[in-house]
Amino acid sequence: MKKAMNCFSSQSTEERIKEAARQVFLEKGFDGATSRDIAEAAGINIALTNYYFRSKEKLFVTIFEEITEFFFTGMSAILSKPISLREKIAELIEHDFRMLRENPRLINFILNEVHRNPERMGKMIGLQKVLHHSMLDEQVQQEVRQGTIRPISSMHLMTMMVSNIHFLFVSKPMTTQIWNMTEDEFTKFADAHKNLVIDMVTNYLFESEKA
Amino acid sequence: MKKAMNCFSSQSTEERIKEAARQVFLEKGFDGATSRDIAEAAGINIALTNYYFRSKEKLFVTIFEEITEFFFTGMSAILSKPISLREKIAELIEHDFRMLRENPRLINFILNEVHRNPERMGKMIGLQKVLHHSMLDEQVQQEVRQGTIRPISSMHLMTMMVSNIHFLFVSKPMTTQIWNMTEDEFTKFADAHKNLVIDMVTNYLFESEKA
DNA sequence: AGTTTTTTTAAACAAACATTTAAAATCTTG
DNA sequence: CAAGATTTTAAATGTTTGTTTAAAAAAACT
Repeated sequence: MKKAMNCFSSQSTEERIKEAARQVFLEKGFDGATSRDIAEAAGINIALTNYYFRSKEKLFVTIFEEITEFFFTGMSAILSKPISLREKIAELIEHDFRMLRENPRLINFILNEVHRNPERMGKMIGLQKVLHHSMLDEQVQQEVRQGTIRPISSMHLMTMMVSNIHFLFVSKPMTTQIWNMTEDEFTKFADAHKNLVIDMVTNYLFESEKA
Repeated sequence: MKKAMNCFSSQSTEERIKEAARQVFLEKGFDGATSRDIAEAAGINIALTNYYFRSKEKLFVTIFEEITEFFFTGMSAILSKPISLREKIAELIEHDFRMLRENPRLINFILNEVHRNPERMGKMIGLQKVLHHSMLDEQVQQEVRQGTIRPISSMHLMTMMVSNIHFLFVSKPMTTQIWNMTEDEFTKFADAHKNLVIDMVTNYLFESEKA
């Protein structure tokens, strides 16, 4: 009654549209992407995007929420892990690095669309915010009290970790253009930088340990 | 023969259009901005944008080049200063921070438009690249040879400094939204983070000095 | 002054856009 | 197979886009 099968495609039409929309929106943003772009990428008629999703806007919201959930879920899981702060820092950086290496346009997309419509982020963060902050904050402040790390807020620590990794990919188009890098050269540079960042952040944080 | 004076505006019409275009393009990007947006912001007839600049594209290129030049010039000047590496790091970070605090949309704009049209960056960087790299690279490698700083390439050092400051503003809409920050709270947080970054980078780099 | 050039305007232009319609094609089910 | 529901299509919708036109207004010049 509901589901129909396509002759020459393993995916449902709805899923094909979403996958095409994901790709096109990630690449061009909401303003830069057209309904025809998406239809063409999905190999379907233009009217179908409005048959399955009622509008370009609604289709966008659907995939935006999926993408932001994907973006935050992995981070959130690591922040909740029962591991040492040192391990947690390394794992979070490694995770974000892997995620963005596979999806370089992810942050640009999210950051741009949040700027275009800040309220959109409102619903998403209800749980995310609580999880993120409390879990890490408790652990950080405990270590601060014990004197094992410098006095620092979890917000600054989080910003430090995230900035150094995320900006690598936010600025990838400019970096590769300015330094005339190939894709491989960038990958190598980024990987080396990631290790450097782990080193720098942990060294800075746990500096009071040595001496 | 050439110049005409406006009755009720101190600026020339051409300059008013450029100023409006600067504001609208920075806020919405090329795709999100319309000719009517710009005309309205400038308080002029729509046809005038095409009378002074031949097209939306040409107007965009004009202000894009001005903006990128503004963006790079200050950095370049500091990188060429005859000061110690330690001073140079602090000055560069302070400069970028000030510049982006006054123009928070600057990097988003440049990064997005470079991604949309990578060739556009080509002309700009001819001199910039040379300046940037050689000036800093020489100084860094000398300090490395002297053992005063960790072994590091100027590219990684540059990336470290820039990432930590620039991402603060790239992610400003998301940060303020997620942590429910007011403009003032963000300003304070960003300022504290900037100082933390200077501390972290210099501590990491010059670590071999103490002990 | 009057004439020419420059600037500004209202109106219209074609192209691109998101969206809708109505009919055709396909699948589902009794 | 045949009736009904679902999916897909081609075509057209009205709106917004960037751009042009032709006339009006202002300024410059002799």
